[in-house]
Amino acid sequence: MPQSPHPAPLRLATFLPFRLSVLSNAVSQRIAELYDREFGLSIWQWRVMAVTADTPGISATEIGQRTQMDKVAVSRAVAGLIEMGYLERRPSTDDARRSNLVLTPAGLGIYELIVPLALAEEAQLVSALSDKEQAELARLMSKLAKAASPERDLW
Amino acid sequence: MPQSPHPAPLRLATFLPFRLSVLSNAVSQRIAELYDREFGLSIWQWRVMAVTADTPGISATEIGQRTQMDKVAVSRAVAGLIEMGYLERRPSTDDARRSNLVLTPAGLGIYELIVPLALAEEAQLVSALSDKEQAELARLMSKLAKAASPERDLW
DNA sequence: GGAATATTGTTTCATATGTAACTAATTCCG
DNA sequence: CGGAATTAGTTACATATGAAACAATATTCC
Repeated sequence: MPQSPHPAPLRLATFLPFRLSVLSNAVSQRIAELYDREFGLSIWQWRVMAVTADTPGISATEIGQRTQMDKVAVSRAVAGLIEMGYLERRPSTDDARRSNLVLTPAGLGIYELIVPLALAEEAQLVSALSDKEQAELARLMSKLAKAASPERDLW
Repeated sequence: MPQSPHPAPLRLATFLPFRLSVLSNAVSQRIAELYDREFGLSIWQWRVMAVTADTPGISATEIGQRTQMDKVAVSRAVAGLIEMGYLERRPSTDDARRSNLVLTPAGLGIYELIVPLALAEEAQLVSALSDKEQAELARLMSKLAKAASPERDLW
């Protein structure tokens, strides 16, 4: 028996924000477990490694923009990676506030171990979809992302 | 200049787990702000209210299954809602460990205020997509959810 | 019946996270 | 030039979160 005679219908299971959250968590958790279990990395540390591998000499602020992490999270992830010996801070010559961040050889080594595993995990995940469906999903997500936060344009 | 001669390609911006996470966060944050700003509710409290409105007399464990919250999170959300006067605990007659949870009139009242706002927010979000695209997105997400965690079947 | 086991829900504790305050360096602009 | 405002990044503090221990009740199975 419903508590109200004319309730507006809202089933959590069909509510997009909820579904997105649950799906994202399920996916992230699978992947995060891989980073953590095998390499002792948090998701944020992994993200920092990924963009630093892609753009050696990147600054912390830029990392934040690319990964959608706030500056405190970047600062902590960087500190952790440096302590683990995976990342190195090089003082910027033209702006003493910045550091240019680069992976150490050790960091690059584990990065290259992780990449194929991460891609394999992703591949297994999306293998449930045809190529066409994968492309369509990417397209719809882009549209949605733009609608959800028009200000920042990531993709 | 890439740091490695033959790096495996992984651009965060095209990596599905990352994109899902960013999208989900952007959407959740918009909605969470509404609950919090207007009604002082956390996302978890909102979820508990939603399933309790849908199924009066539900137990904490069932809430956890339906919302994908762990039992500690449910316990805390319930405690908060009770303190705010939005939820009521009725001892179960057949199992003294359980409570049957129901919204109070006050809780039902704000629930019915929130629902249209939440649905409007969702509608605005998905208005970037055609009806057909919305249906397609839902379908693809279901497939993906099944691939990501085949064990629990939510949808 | 009653000991062993499982389940429900809460509490405790250690860690993660976000906001705001802060330091240091740079840029803006009179 | 030189003070005001901005930016890069870190630190401090308060809160959120999750794992494990816990208490209370139910169930299983002999």
